[in-house]
Amino acid sequence: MANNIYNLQADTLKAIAHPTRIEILQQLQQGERCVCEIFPALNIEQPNVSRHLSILKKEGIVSSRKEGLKVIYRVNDQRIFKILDLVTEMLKEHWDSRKEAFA
Amino acid sequence: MANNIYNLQADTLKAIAHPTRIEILQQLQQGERCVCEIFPALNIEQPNVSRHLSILKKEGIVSSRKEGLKVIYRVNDQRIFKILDLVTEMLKEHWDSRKEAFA
DNA sequence: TTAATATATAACTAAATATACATATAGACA
DNA sequence: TGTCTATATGTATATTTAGTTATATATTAA
Repeated sequence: MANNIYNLQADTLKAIAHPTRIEILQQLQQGERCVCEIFPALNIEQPNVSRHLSILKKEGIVSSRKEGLKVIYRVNDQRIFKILDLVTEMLKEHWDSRKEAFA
Repeated sequence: MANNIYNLQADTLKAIAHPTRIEILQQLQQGERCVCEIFPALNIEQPNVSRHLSILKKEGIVSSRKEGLKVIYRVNDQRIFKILDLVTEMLKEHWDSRKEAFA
């Protein structure tokens, strides 16, 4: 995969573009969390969460450290939440303009 | 697909998360463009561009209007560019911190 | 050393996505 | 009407991605 800016941007966006990973990020917005806290909160299998976390980690969106048996994840850059906020704003606007169209 | 916020956010992000579509958006940042201008600029097949545009349109990211034979596309919400800018900033930061690690 | 716990990875299957090529549609105009 | 041009869509194929189950690894503690 050519390392031009479009590919790099797409890779980062792809890493975020999954409902489970967005939900994981939302958990991490409240602070560091170990896998053992994340997967019950999301009510999905532990290996599944580990896979999603490894995708986020590969793209540099989260980092981890070990603490005994636990692996604790954190978000590297708060801008990720600004991105999610912008998406939400866009969705709202889109929804509103559609409502107008039907009003 | 359940219509919860995470799915909606993921759908929007997935629509942007492709190098060709990012490049299309970058073209449209300079103003409205017809398909006939976009596909030569990107040097890809016309049907390919039409498909990518339809994905962006389905998610409400672009709109189109007809003008004679041409179909002219435009971006609906400038926030899309703010999102791409934030991704670029994140990539730079990530790159810089990696450089430090090797310095 | 053995057992228990937390996490990661492998292997498989199913589903989604991207691309290419061919063809269809729709508008302009002779 | 027929033809040309611009765009969209159908279909097949290849690739990627997601989820599940089983298993491996690593750390702690008995």
